[in-house]
Amino acid sequence: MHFDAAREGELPVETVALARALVGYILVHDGPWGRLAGRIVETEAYPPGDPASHAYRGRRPRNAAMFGEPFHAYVYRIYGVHDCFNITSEPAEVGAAVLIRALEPLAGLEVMRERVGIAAEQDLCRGPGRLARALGLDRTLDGGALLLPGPLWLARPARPASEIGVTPRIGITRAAERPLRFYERSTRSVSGPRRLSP
DNA sequence: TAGGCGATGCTCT
DNA sequence: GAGCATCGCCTAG
Repeated sequence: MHFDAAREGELPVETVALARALVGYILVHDGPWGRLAGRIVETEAYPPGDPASHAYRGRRPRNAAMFGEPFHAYVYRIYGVHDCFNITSEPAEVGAAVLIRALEPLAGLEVMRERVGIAAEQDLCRGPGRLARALGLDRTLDGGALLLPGPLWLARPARPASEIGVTPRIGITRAAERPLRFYERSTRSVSGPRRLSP
């Protein structure tokens, strides 16, 4: 399966704009298992100054990637069990990122099924923890560039995103009401309680 | 179908 | 020692 690599300059650096723009883009992970890829259908913005953001209390070893260059990976472990994948935003030294919450699987579905242990295609990459497991995204990828040649990279949308919905973010307690979650309305591959699709 | 809850390992207070 | 940007299993209805 062929994908066109995204290039520097075609995506906005500002966090909320980036979260919206990323819907439709394709995340590709190449490795010994072959090519795994999925179309981004759900994101959440964690902009500068956001009390729900890991960067809110300043730079730490764990969140250092958030303060690095934009368009790099930020991977962290949550609840001791799941890894979550983010794309950094804003210029260097500004701590911010976009959480990728769901993908529509495009390539390597058999490998994903093996890893996740689920058969239903629309469930393979639904939810941030499952998505990371399906694509094999772990903390060894933390800080890696996504717009340069490498194992993990972003590709241009094969087709533009259809109508994009906006809701509050899922599973947080601080600043929980801010409308910073973006998702493609037409897909079944989005996460959240009852898919949270008003 | 919807809601409750335990697992599990950090990080930060 | 608490809390967490989650998931999957269990139960009730």
